[in-house]
Amino acid sequence: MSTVEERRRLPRSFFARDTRLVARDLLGMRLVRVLENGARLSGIIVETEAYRPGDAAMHAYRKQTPRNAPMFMQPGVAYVYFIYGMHYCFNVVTERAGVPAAVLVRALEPAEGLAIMRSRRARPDHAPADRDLCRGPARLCQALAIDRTFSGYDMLQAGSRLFIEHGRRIPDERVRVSSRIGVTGDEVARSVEWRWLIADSPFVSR
DNA sequence: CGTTGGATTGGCT
DNA sequence: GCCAATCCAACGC
Repeated sequence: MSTVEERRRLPRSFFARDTRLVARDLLGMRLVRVLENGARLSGIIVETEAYRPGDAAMHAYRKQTPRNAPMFMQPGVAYVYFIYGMHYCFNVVTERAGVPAAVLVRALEPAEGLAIMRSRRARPDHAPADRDLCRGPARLCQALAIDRTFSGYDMLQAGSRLFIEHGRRIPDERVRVSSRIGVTGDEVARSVEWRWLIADSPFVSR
């Protein structure tokens, strides 16, 4: 990877902060996946959710396990989990090593490699619309070829094939918050407003 | 070792 | 709006 490309990456210090601030500030940044053949797939982050220590909805709420171990690693590591027997969801680890916390990336505005994303997301008899390519946490993983092999992957390592680049900061007037999608059970976990999205983006989920 | 249900999605009523 | 798909981690015995 070129020096210029490495300079565009968000530094580890960006992720080594309060998870809610990281989730807010990731709006407008660019998630990039470089395929083995060198093709670049990317999208602008338009929707995120924070998962934090003491949060009953978080996978590491009870204790550390083999699956959630990446959440305890250093900030800037990817945490990818498999769910409902068929989907992957991508998170970036935040805070500091030993503290389980991460931001779930829920939707992207597709930016580079749209043709490849379309073919990856295509189903028999159905070509997905561009706005549906990365609208949802499992959809964006399918579009960007992100699977469990990236769980525990350090996105800041040299030659990384999955990382986040600087983008445009989204002003507060365009940012909306809400409770998190799909969280059940614990009342506090359900009601807390730790979802951030770009209010006027047609690429957010739900 | 058996059971349960999930940070979702797509198809059907 | 409802529900099946389809795996496997987590938990209880």
